[in-house]
Amino acid sequence: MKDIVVDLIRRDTDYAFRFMAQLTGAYSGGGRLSARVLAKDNEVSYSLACKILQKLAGAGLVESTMGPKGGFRLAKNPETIEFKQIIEAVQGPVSVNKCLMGDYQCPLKGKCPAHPKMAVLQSQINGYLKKLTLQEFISGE
Amino acid sequence: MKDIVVDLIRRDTDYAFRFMAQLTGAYSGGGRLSARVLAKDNEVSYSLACKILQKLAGAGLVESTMGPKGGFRLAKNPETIEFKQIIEAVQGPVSVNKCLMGDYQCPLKGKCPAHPKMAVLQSQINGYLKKLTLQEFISGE
DNA sequence: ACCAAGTAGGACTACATTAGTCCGAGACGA
DNA sequence: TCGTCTCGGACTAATGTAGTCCTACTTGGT
Repeated sequence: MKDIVVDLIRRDTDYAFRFMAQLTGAYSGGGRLSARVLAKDNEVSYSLACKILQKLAGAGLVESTMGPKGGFRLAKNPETIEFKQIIEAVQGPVSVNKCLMGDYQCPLKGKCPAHPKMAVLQSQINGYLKKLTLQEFISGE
Repeated sequence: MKDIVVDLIRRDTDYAFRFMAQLTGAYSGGGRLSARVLAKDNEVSYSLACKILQKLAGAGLVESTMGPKGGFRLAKNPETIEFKQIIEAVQGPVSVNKCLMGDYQCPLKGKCPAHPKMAVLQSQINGYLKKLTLQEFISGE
């Protein structure tokens, strides 16, 4: 059997977690971290770091300041940032199955016995990801 | 924002569910269903159906009989088949993050604060997928 | 006023995975 | 021994992911 793996969390998103973790550390001090520093500290290329940070900024999770002495910082208190928001900002919504997406028309719609079970799993996952805040995520417990 | 979606369950696997569902219906009667019938009834090409059924057979979930009047049937009682087994037979193990796979060496191993949280989510998902049997999956409740 | 340090953001490329097809070979019943 | 059926690998097209590159824009310091 091949070593196929289905990941819920992509690599981009994993990088985003590290950035957010580092930004959380700097949050109380109020200081900004430049994309270059974040990239270097987390062993990600600068270009890619920019791309990911842009997505986070677009979702309103971080704020950017241009120019020298500029950089990024958390836009909100880390206790109010949901884990789910980070994931969705970078890689889009997570679903168990296409059938559960709003706009997808499953050919077995209505008569598919699997549907309700999938929905249960979906809501469990969503619940966990929403409940978990960035702050909790970072701190040991 | 693009309409990216991360799916836990791939299309192959979805087809496999339908096959298994149909085979469950025929199970008590003891009859076999040919790959051609399964393909047609579920609107999947014959070639692809064969491929998926081979995977299911390889995992010991269905039995095949060659020759005319041959076909597939469940290898076990549908109450003893775990949902998770079907998924893994077709698309391989499901993981939340590569970090949680045994053979992957995360560069932040040990000091990564995210690790334990991911592990919790992982085990929740696994637990649900293992607990759910094919029989429960098929029947309304 | 200008330059350097920084972000913004789209275009582009290489690569991996997925979904699906095709075809020859083996098995079995009539 | 013929037709129907599964077996199973090789192959292909399409899609998605990861990452790079380049240019434009912003702002603080001198």
